[in-house]
Formats: sequence, structure tokens, C-alpha cells
Amino acid sequence: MLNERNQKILCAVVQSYIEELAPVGSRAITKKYRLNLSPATVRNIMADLEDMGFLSQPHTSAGRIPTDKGYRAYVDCMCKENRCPGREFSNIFMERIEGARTDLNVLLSAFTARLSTLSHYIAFASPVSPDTSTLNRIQLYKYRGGQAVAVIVTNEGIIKTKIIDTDFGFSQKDFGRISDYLNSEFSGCSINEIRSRMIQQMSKEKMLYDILISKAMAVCKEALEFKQDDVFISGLPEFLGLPDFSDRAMEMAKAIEDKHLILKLLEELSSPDGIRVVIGSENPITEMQGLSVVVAPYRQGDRSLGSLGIIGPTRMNYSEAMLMIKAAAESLSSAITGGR
Amino acid sequence: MLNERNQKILCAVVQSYIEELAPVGSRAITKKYRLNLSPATVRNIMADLEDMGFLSQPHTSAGRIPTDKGYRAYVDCMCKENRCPGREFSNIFMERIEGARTDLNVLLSAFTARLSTLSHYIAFASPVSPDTSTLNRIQLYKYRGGQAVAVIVTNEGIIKTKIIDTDFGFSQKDFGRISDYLNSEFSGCSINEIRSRMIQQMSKEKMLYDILISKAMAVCKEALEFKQDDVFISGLPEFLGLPDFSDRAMEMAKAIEDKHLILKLLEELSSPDGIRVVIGSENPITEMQGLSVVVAPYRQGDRSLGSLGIIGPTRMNYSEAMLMIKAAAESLSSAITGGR
DNA sequence: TTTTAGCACTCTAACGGTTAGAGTGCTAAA
DNA sequence: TTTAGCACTCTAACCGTTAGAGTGCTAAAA
Repeated sequence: MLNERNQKILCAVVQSYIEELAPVGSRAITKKYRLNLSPATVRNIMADLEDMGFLSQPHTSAGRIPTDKGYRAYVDCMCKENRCPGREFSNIFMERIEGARTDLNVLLSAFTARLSTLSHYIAFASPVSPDTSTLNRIQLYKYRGGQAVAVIVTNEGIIKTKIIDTDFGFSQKDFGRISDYLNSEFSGCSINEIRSRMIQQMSKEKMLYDILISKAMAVCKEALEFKQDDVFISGLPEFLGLPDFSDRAMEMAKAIEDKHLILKLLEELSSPDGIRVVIGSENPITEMQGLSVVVAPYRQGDRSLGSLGIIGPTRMNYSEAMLMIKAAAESLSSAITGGR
Repeated sequence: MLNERNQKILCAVVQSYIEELAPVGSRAITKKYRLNLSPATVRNIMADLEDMGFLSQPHTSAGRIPTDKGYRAYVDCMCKENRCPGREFSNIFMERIEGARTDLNVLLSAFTARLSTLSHYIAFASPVSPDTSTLNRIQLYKYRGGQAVAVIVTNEGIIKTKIIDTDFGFSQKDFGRISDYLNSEFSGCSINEIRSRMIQQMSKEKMLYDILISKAMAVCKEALEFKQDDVFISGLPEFLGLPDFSDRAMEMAKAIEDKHLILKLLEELSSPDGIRVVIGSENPITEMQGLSVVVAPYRQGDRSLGSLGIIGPTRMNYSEAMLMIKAAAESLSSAITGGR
């Protein structure tokens, strides 16, 4: 589709635009990248590239700006060449892991925080869904009054806690017995599966009219009702300060703060393997066109648990972003998996 | 210091400025607030107010803008009159409480979220400090490998969890025994107190060279090491969109995102009783001058646990902000206390 | 003595015209 | 096929001007 020379020029334009954030002219290209071509030749080529839809002109006498199609060609071409491992980044994330072996959710929020400060864009990570996470152990204790504290630990390293109100005077021993029952019955099952089996069982038990059991069942059900974790997002404030969005800042903020949107985006983009790059108008979420997204899945062993990524302007530094995401996803995966 | 008429004009100017966010002229005042005075008279009074330092002029032929001193006079005057209970707001917060009796930290984050969407400013809440919170119960379980999960519940309704690495093969029973020991020994003590007593005890036990006990002690110490919770902050993105900060947005964001600063601010402002308003240059934190803060403590019974508040531009709507904070603090306190 | 009307003065923001500069497209020569 | 040259176009920046808002001052009215 593109001969080598045209591709070279296209990449030069994109590169330069990413760096300068201003329309690039033919003379600038010849100066910056020592191609043995005169501005006039470059002009001709740029006109061709514009005809083919890779570049566009804000107005007649301005330089060229890449279109989304232009970025796409640039990224694809880069992916082919750029097989450098980028170990520089992976160290940064590894470092973090040495510190504290903790709750997966704490890890996820630490990773997004670091990813956003490094990239200066927005970092996000999807939580592990209740379909994916499996029960390692559940435990109930008596708390003040009729209340109980429920603690659920999953095999992915997620810890969830909850305070449960009950109008029945269960003793600590009762709670212990309920916990034992739940553990023996449901250990290893996915949270959603447990929930539906519970509901099924409850409708059966209802027949018995045994107050103790039905109250206990109510406690169990309550203990297992956790709302899905929120998407982890970090770096919004700094991102809004970026020159790109001086005008549309508010609008962008609204779109990104809306965690439903991000979750939806992640679902649409979930690809079991490898990094994915979505550029501007390629984004399935209309509210987020004008932004680009780089995502990669994180894993426990070879089971994909969720994904983490970066959202930036279409003119983001793709190569750096991809290296970072790759390093982060690898570090995170090995941290999760490494916990035996 | 100010006669009644001058005060009235001052309040009118402030009010109008808060609403319009533009310098207010003498004619506007006479039109908007049906004082029986001509613009010329108002002009004279405004000139006096400027001499006294309550108002200022951006340039000769512009209207007046309140100084921080002007806002202060306005707020003080408002506090004297405005004894309306503002039940409208308290309902909004009460509603939230009906839903789920949960972890105090979840409550705090829910309250700040709601407070920020209502006020359109930044809402924040300080976490309960480890000096204040007292142990209700601690429990350890065996998790995969040599790891254990520690769960601490405090009497304030805070639940903390942690994964602990241990290189010794404790059984579930061992962890149970360790938990029992900790509960019997430290229940009711403040977290910081426990920590220091632990360290003391460890130096004693060291003499024994009993591996089991020293390993167990290490687990205990680890289980009690929690970093202070972060300040809860909500509403930054929307706040940055406010017209006030179109230029200084980044700068503001940095100052507010710095949680140390906010914690410091809260310490400086901690007043055991009632609402406090800090206006612009009154703020002890230099980075945050140009912003105003409204804070109130939240309580368990009559013990103050921390505070929550709003940060906004100096030209914020003080009366509304104060009503909101009051309602929020009351709702929150009763939610915490109500949990028997 | 206090308030008001009138007027001259000042400053800003907006408008329109001009200009320098950057970058283009086209044509003719290499 | 590439390049040099040139005319052309568009923008952003820079005035100078102007309308309007608001002031301060003075002198008259209450």
C-alpha cells in the first residue's frame, strides 16, 4: 500500500508531530531527519499521503497533522521493528513488588499510580470480576451488637470485608459453624457461582421453616454480596493539565471519570493475548474518540484476570507507552503468580 | 467597626460577586438589592470600604472585588443571622446511611463523594488516626504457602486486612492461638499503644531464644503494622474545570493532590467543636492560599474521630457549604455512633 | 450635613486593518 | 524524477480606534 519512502516520511511526520505538537511542514522534515530529499519532494509526497488519508491540513498554509489512519500506520510499522525488550521499565515495577506482598487490589492501585506518574497519562486497571475470582476462604466473626464481620479471601489474593447486620443473636460459635459450612461447601468455586447456588438453596430451605437455618442462610447471602470493585484509575488531574485539552478538559474528565465507560471499553478490548492499541476513532466508545488507549492483560499463571492500560491523547508517545504497559503487565503477572 | 449600612453594602457586594464572579459596580448593587440609595451614595460607601480594606479594585474603572477580609466579615455576619437548620441537606446524607452499614472507611469515601458532587467543590475527610482507633478484635488465618491473612477490626468500625509472609510453618491452630493471645492482651487498646507495647515485649522475649515464640511475635508485629490511611478526597476533576482556575489549574491540582498537605491542614485546623471556615490568606498552608476551607469534626458519641470538609475558591458559596458540611458531619457522626 | 445628579475621566475588551512569516502548490529547469 | 523558484494563502501578532462600564469629583438638592 505504501512504498518504503512514503512510509518513512509518514513516520517522520508522526514522530515530529508527537514531539512538537504542532503541524509539521516539509522543510522541518528534511532538516530534522536527514533524508536526502528537498522540501519540494517531501511536499509532493505529503500531498500524496494526504490524498490517501494519512495526513490532513488544518488550513491551506499550515503543515500536516496525522489522521487516525496515519497514527495507525505509524504504530503498525513501529511494532514490526521495535522488538527491544525495554528492561529499563520492568525494573521500575519490579522494585515495587519487593516491598509488600499484599492484597491484589492494593497492588493494582499501586501499579496504576506508578504507571500514571511515569507516563504522564491516565493509567487504569480492571478489577477481577466475581466470575473469575474463586473462594479461598470465608470467615465470620461476632462484632458489636447483632453485627458480624465477614472476611472473604480469594485465590487471586483479593481480600474483601463487610459488616453484616443481623437481627438474630448468633454466638461466636454459631458464626464459626456458618463459616465452616461455607468453606466446606464452596471453597474453590467462583463468587458468582456461590451466590447463585446460595439463592437456589435458600428457596429449598424456606420450606423447612427452621428459623435458625433461615437466619443463618440470610447471613451467608449477605456475606457474599459484594459489589464489583471499581476500576482503578490514576493520573486524571495531571492529564487535564496537558496542553491538548485546554478547552475540552471538562468533557474529557467526565468521560474518563465515568467508570462504567471504562469498564465497557475494557470488555470490548479484552484480547486474551498481548498488547492492544486503539487509536482515536477506532475506539468503540464514542465519548472517548480523540483519545488513544494501550492495554494488556494481567495474568495468574496463564489465566487472564483482567487488564491494565494507559489512556492518552491520540498524539501520545506510543512506543514508550507500549514498553511501559508491557513491563507493568509482566511485573504484575509475575507478582500475582509468584505468590505460589 | 462597621455601621449597619456599610455592612449591608459589603454583604451585597460579596453576595453579588459570589453569584456573578465579576467585579460589581455601584449601579448593579442598587438595582439588585432594593436599598433606597443612589449609585453615587453607594460609590462613596464602597470607596470607604476599600479604604478599610474590605474591598479592592482590579483597575480604576472596574467594579469592586471583596478582599479576604471582606469575605471574613461577610461570613461572620452570616453566621450571626443564619441559624436555619438546613434539614434539606441532612436528608440527602441520611438516605445514604439507610443503605449499608459498612466499614467506616467505606462510609467516609461515600460521604466525600456525595459532598463533592453536591457542592461542586473538593470534599475531603481525614482518616481515623492509629492513636485514636482502638482494637476490637484481631484474627489471623493460614493462607496459601507460608502466608497468613490478618484482619483487624476496631471499635470505630474500621476493618483492615493484610497478607503476611512468614518463613515458619505455622498451622491454622497456631494462628488461632496467636490471635487469642493478641485479643486477650490488647483488646481495647489503641493501635499505636499496642505497637509500642509489642516492640517492648519483643525485646524482652528475645532473651528467650525460643524460636516459636519469636517467630510468632514477628507475625504479631507484622500484623499490626498498617500504614495510616490516606486522606479521602473527591471532586478534583470537576473542580479543575471551574472558571476560577482556568490558568492556575495545574498548580492547584498539585497542591490539593498532595495528601500530606491536606493532612497538615487538617491538623492545624482541628477544633474539637463546630464548623470552622478558613478564608484565602488565613490558610496556614501557603500553597493553598487563594482557596477557602470549611471543616467540621465527625464523632463517635462525643469523641471526635476526625474531620471532613470542603475546599473551594475563596468566592465559594459559604452559606451553602456550611449547611452541607454541618449536615454531613451530623449524619456521619450519627451513623458511626448509631452502630451501638 | 447628607444625598444625589451630572459630567469628565479612565480603563478594558472588542473590532478591524495591516503585516511578517510559514508553508503550500505549481511550473520550469536540472 | 527531483529540485529550485516564485506567487499565493492563511494565520497569528500587532497596532489604533472605539464603545461601554464604572469611577471620582463637584455642585446642587434635601
